Amino acid sequence: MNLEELSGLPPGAVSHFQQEGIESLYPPQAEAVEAGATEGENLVAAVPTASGKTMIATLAMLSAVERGGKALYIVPLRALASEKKAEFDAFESFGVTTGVTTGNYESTDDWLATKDVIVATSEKVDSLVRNGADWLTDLTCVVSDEVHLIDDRNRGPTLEVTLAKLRRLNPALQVVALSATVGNADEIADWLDAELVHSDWRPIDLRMGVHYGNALEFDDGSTREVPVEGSEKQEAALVRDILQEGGSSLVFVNSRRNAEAAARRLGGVSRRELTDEERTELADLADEIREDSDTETSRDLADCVERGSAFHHAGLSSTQRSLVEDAFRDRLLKVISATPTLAAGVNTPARRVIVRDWRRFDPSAGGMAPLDVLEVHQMMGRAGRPGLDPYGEAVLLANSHDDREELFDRYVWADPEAVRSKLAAEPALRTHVLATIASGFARTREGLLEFLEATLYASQSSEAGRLERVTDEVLAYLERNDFVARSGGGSESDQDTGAFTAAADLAESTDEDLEATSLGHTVSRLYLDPMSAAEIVHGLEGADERPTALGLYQLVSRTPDMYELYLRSGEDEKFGELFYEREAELLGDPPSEYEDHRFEDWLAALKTGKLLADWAAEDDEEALTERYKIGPGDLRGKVDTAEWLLGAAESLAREIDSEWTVAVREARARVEHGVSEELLELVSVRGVGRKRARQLYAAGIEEPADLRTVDKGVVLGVLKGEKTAETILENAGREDPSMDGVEPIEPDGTVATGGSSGGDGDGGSSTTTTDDADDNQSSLGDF
DNA sequence: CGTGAATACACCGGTAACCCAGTTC
DNA sequence: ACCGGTGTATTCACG
Repeated sequence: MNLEELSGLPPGAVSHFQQEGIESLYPPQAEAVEAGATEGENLVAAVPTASGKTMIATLAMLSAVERGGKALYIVPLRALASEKKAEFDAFESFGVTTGVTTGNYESTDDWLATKDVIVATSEKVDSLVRNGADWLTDLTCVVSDEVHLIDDRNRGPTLEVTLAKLRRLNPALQVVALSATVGNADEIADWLDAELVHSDWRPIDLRMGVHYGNALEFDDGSTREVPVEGSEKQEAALVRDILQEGGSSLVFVNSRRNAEAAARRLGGVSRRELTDEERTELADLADEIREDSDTETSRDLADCVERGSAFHHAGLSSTQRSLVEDAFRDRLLKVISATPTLAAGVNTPARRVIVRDWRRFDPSAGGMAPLDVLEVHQMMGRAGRPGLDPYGEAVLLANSHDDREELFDRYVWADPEAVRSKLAAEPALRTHVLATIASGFARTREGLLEFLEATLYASQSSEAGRLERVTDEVLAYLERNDFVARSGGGSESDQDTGAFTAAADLAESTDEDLEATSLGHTVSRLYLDPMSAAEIVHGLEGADERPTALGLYQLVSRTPDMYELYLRSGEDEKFGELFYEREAELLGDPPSEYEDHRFEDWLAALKTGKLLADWAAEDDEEALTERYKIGPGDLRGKVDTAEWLLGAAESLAREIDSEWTVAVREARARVEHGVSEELLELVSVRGVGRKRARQLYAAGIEEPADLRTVDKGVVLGVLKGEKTAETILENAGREDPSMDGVEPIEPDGTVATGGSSGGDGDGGSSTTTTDDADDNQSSLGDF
């Protein structure tokens, strides 16, 4: 279908696409248009990755906007939100505006109300619904990207419930669901009352194959000699083979350690194919990575990058991840070995994708369990760079003849699994039942069940009554913890907040009104798992003395909203000791030591809490990543989550009139900035992070007011760079921030003569060399 | 024949990832 | 279940 045949788009849209080199629609896109994508029809598009799904969504959204409406694009990852936003920003050339909102982007509702297209994560949308954002009712089109994630145990139910709520809010809403090819796209379409566009068409051909011995055999019957030389591994041979033709590769492995080891080895392959120019560019990139954070992980990564290879996993900082992704997309990096993060994340296509590990450790399976077909297909779908490769190759590695057969059967010929709703799991329902009641979507048990009838779960459920049963259990739990009350009847809850496991004492009465208590409303709005809230409330209520930071950190670390560190061998002893030393500080009731599982969890939370406490005691990144055997990205993640949970804890403390609100706020501020109590004032000045604050403090500057009055030489002596010092003084509100002619006074009191870096007078450049060292002071605080 | 380096082998430890708040004096 | 890292045994090149 030719672009010009399209109607209903904003004027200028078609020529915009033509300028981008798009002349006609791909077959699935044309099918989508025929199915009514541009006319407000509901649509499920189950098509392979990288076959132009976004364009289908774009056509629907733009036509909705042209009809005077407003569109929402739901993504599963923050990184994807930024990626889509950047893509949609181009619509501005014909007057369509885009906004993003995710947990880390601050944005106010009213600002979003003015945008035509809004990009958000599913959790953010859920949260917006809970908080009753007005503009949600203005929506006329919602796109759900990667809708097959409904299958995900943790996050799937959120997406499912959110879609159901959006549709209930606005029955005329057009729903466009984009999915990978899955086993039961028709069921999803039924659920959404949507037309189904199902296609295996790809703009670039994808060849799937298995490598065994010295041969690579493809699904179309063709073979290719890829000999394994000497002691090298299969993946090295495959990477070398394609690199000699100028193609990059992506290697998927099943653990971080494997990713790092593979990248190290593959660097030996890629380094041989680099031009001098690439070598210098890679050296620069390596420096950027080292500057971003000074940790062993960073150094290892930088060493690989210098040789044209990289590893990629969630232990990397987000900056490092983007650096690697961008350099790979720019063809500077020749190979990435990655954990599955990369398959789900931003677009990083490669000529050849190698799925080395197709089994993953899964304790519940008692060992290694094979990956889902869907997951492997997602990885393989990364093969083939549009415009660069004639076709993409996806290769599985076999180490025996039997393996070879199995891989063909299991992954090459196999159809992906069906998507199954996970809504009836108790943890998921706990949070969504409360939210549904709190935000007024349901006011009675019947209303609640009726609402749940509108979910995919209900349309799939074979086990009648299961949802109802779990719902009752969850309601009982919510009532017991004073999040929900039944009005009319005796609504006094039994106050046994200590019982965190739902007993089966179900509520018999059926026709009373359900209502969220004030506490329940708060919990729902704060986006907390009710169980987390109960744990926090209980911990705070039980505190007789002012809780310490460690106590609060351990408390939030043991909630289900914190993904805690686990104990390594020997650490149970180490943290057992810490537990006995600091037991008095911990909040709530510790489980008995004989309850193995629960005690271990408690210690694991203590470990996580201690990590946060160490961070707030100003230990540096290098020491922490080393001590806890984690990457910079993990540290950042924990700090982030703790910040959020302690913020929520502060609201809860206010809600229950706890006397420890201030203690919670302080603990939160300390973890946010990574500083001791005494530096809290200083870090409130913009440009002052944990390191600079400590240095200023050591020089006698204890609060922002001191920055306004102290001898400027002292500030310069501490902060080195003149520009830095000026900016900070300005941010502190000093009248005369200029550093012109100021001589630095070193912390030891001596007046440094301007000669320390060459003695070229007191011009602005004399201190630039020391600036770099100072810059990474904010490496973590700045994200 | 002795030294140090390269290779071979056995054993042990450890195992992916994601999202998220409303408000105040 | 399996990989990579580590520590130790074995082999080999060479003076």
